[in-house]
Amino acid sequence: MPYDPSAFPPFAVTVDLVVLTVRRHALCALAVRRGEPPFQGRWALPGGFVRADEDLSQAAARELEEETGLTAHDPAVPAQDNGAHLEQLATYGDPKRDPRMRVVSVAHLALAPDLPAPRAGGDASNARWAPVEELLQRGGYGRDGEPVAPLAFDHAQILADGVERARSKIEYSSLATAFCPPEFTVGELRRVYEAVWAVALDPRNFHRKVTGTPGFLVPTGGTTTRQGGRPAQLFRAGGATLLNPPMLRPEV
Amino acid sequence: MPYDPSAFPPFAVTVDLVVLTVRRHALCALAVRRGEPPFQGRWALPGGFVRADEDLSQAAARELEEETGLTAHDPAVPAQDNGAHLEQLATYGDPKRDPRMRVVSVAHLALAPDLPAPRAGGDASNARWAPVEELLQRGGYGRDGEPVAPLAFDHAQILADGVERARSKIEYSSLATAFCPPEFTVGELRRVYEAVWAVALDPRNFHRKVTGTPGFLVPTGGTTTRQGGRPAQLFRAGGATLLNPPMLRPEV
DNA sequence: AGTGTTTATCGTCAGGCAGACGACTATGAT
DNA sequence: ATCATAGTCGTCTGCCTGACGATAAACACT
Repeated sequence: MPYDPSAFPPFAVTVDLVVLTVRRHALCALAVRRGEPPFQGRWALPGGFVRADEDLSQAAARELEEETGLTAHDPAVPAQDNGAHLEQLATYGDPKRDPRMRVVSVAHLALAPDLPAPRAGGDASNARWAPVEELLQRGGYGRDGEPVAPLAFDHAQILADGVERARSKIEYSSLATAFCPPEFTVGELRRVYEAVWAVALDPRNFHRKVTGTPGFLVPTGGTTTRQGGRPAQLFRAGGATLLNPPMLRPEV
Repeated sequence: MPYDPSAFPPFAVTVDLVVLTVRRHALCALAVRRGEPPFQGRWALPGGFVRADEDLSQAAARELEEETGLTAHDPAVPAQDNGAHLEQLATYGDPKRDPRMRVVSVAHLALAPDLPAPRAGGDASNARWAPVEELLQRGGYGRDGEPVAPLAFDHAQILADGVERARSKIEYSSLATAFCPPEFTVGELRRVYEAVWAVALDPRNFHRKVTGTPGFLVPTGGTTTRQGGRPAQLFRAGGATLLNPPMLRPEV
């Protein structure tokens, strides 16, 4: 049977990005302000159309670079010096999710260390890091009392799914190091877990756990005192990607 | 800015299904024979185009029903009497994955109890359950010595991802019960784990573990002797979806 | 009826890991 | 010098797991 273009409806395919980082002890996501309808002026996740000759992961990496300057970290390369972790999250294709046309969005999740400032086409006022709690509360008020509109489209759902993925994945993988600079202390890594899970962890048990998990951390030999207090050993992420035994999120 | 159709390239969007079940102590997947080019005569995963007014999950449930007669089990309904578990797996969009045109496929994973026989448009010879090892070996020989061609398109990769998802997800969720009939014994559940993980488990420790995990199993009061040997208690799946503590896959 | 086989179920024991928490160390601030 | 802060090392107890012995209840033989 020959190829029949009438056999299927045409779709637009986009990638949307949930870019997470830890700033000031809080899990934050990158949001951009929409400059055009629909949802003009509302905050949304960064994203864009997949080009005709692009793979989905390429499109996600390109959008990430355009919005943040970050280079996606190739999982095949163990030396993850700079560059963010990037993975596919899920795909959203409700027929009514975009009022203009049928759009299927392949959401991706990116985890990055704390960054200086976002950039959205050079206009800083149209991009910001916001605590995920603030972005997810619908119709509430932000930290400064300014009313907060819900995210555009179904982006609140996408963000919630991305946050949940990150929260569960740092349990059994070494992904929490993606939130840290290339060299970091056990305390900094602990503050990542505390921010992502929004819990308090015992510093002594945490230290025993992460230093005792083979392949998780490798000492670099240096020390730092940038947190105040006694100088702490510096570590890099080890080769292990799966933690065995896993980190355990405290009970509710 | 008005809607500009030239701003994005058109895509075809499909759903492909990884339908897994346990037959004769082996993890098996549903494969259908392609009746038209490309890859005519080769085995592939079932799937089809998403319709213009369909959500992705609706399309996956429709394809599942067309291929197997199974009704997808709505996760919101706790009484999962009949019907398979269905969840989104991942999305595959390499520009060259279909030689005809640009196709983005949203793969879904379905888990079902052992079924009588597949149906593919009423033609049984064009659909079969095959052990996943057989489908995943590229260019090898099947059980009966017949040469086996690799799956069409990138379906080997999709199947491998689905199998890996199932293998890891039965660790920390009660999803293994989706492979069982509505009522089952601890031994039958253990054989599911053994088939999916391809390991042998200690019956005594397994029994202690699953009966001790709150919410995993609820006894129905009945017993059965269909496995031979001493009669075994019958259970239904409990309300718990997340197992705490998880089942542990034995070390490699 | 007795014996063996199969599967289910209960118990015991030792090792490992996690949570709670005490103690000590090394820096900067006052 | 003293205090505050953060890091690091130990101890103890309870729980979970893997290894494995023992018993129970069916069926298939002889």
